[in-house]
Amino acid sequence: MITPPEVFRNLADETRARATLLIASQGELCVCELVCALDDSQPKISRHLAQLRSSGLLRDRRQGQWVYYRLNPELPAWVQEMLQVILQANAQWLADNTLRLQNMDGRPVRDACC
Amino acid sequence: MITPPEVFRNLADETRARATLLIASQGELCVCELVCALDDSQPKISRHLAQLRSSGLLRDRRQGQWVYYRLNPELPAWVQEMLQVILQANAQWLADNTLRLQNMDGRPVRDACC
DNA sequence: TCCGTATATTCGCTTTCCCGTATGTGAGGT
DNA sequence: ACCTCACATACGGGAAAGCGAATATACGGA
Repeated sequence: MITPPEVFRNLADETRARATLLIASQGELCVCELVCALDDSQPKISRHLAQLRSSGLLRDRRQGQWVYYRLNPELPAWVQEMLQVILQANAQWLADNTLRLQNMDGRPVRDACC
Repeated sequence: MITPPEVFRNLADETRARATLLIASQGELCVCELVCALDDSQPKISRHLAQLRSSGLLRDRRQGQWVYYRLNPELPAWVQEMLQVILQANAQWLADNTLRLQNMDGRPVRDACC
């Protein structure tokens, strides 16, 4: 059972907060999409994603050369509700990232998961 | 306008998370009540409360020798909603603190605010 | 004014976090 | 087999966070 401060520690970093909310809003994103949307270095993004994964907030799946991250579907309901509340009220705060994501060219085509 | 990571940083510490949620559930608590409920040292509690106040999450009012802390009523709605969501799902996690608060003797009597 | 209670703040220290750089790994494609 | 692209990890170093102990401040009552 994940505790509130544990969840907050994960979202306390700007990169992790933006990545998590972007993923929550898009369903699934691969690392290179996040690198583009967050306009940051690949190792930095990758390190933060690893942390989010190892603490149970995110899950990943590999598809060819890409690794896609999504919210862990087994997260407690309150975490998912919380993310929705935050997402709805902070679309503006995420606008730059969303825009860069939409304008990214060469976005990988994803197959269905299973 | 407070940003999501800024809110999370404040709640990322266990003491601050418990204090904030207890205050959210009780409306208003003074420092000595929090010291008792959280079973921790006074300087430690006081330091964390100062941080929560200076980042805009809490407000304080002095009444006699006591200082009461409450949620800042000017917090964005999403923060208040978020706290309610967390509170409802984590009553068990806060149970010890709530119990200690209820069993505390010599709790100061509070007057109406204004 | 002196004292006790409640709260705040400072100081020095330890730990944790975050970063950039460099390097490792793994999947395709030729 | 080799190369490239996508991603992950290891290794320092520097900044920030948290803590206990000691001290300061503020209020109320005798």
